[in-house]
Amino acid sequence: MAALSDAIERFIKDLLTDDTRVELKRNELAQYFGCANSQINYVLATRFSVDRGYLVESRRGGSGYVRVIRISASDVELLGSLLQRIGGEIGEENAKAIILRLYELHVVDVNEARLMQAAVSAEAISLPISSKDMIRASVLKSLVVQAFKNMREGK
Amino acid sequence: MAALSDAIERFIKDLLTDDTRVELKRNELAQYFGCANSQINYVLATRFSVDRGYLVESRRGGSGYVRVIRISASDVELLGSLLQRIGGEIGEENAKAIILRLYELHVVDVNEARLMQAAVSAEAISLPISSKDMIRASVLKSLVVQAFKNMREGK
DNA sequence: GGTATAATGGTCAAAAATAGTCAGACAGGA
DNA sequence: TCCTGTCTGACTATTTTTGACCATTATACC
Repeated sequence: MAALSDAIERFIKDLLTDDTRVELKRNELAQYFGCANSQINYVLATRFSVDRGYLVESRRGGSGYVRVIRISASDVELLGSLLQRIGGEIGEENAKAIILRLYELHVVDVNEARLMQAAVSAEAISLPISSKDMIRASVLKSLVVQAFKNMREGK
Repeated sequence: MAALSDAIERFIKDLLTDDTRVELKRNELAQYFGCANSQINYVLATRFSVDRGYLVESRRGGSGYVRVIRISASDVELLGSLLQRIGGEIGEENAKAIILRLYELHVVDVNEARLMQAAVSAEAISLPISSKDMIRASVLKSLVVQAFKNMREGK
């Protein structure tokens, strides 16, 4: 029983498998899924952000539209833009979005992505502890647990 | 005398006899047993801990869930010993040794091991910086660079 | 050309749907 | 009695969904 948002995300991504862009009618889509129009905006905001590798353009008024564009870039550009996006500090959500992007671009596979998420999770990086080794221990514990979860899952 | 917790434990374990994982709704389960929701968390914490051979994942919000995963006895042993060895803090060399062990045991493949090493490297976990997000950014940068190295390398 | 109107899409805050945490009450055994 | 394991309730955190209201644009009509 995936959430509505998940279904809408899936729907849009399916439309993006061949093409690198789709054009939608917000209201039609909302009608199709039987939800509030703003639900579409929610999905676009949470699942098709720049960090996740998408651009969204739209226009209101008569024959308006919402256009979703999958961003493609060369490896060098991608790496540069990701590092820049990370910057000097980054929150957990944005970090996850970036990892997800690496996954969708096939830079990492699903297990690698999970490991990465484990490494940057709030759980792994719990502060008030002030020694480098303590942080590392925390990170590594998360990684070990995640590695086991991966193994159970199979690729 | 058969405490409520025991009944809930039994119930979940029965669901796990065939499969190695179950998905639950915390509230439904609490309703079914006519208890406080937090009772479920108590059971999960006390009877389905890592050292008892279980992993628990969950998600909040609409169509949230609690997932319980059973792992094999030998894996429990291994996981337990590794976590114990990591302890409250650990140096880089020892951390690497543990990752190497995971690799030799085929828990992770070579790329995954490299990611893990990147995550716990001295470079990734540079202190004097005192915010959680700054540490995370540092870790993630290392991970991203390593992921790209992996890709160039091929498996 | 200027306006009114219809057709779109956007924003934001509140509600709903979940799950987690923690301190303390309780109960039975050492 | 005191300790330990159970259990609860109040409060918190997260994610999704909805609704009321706002903004923009095309077009029909004068």
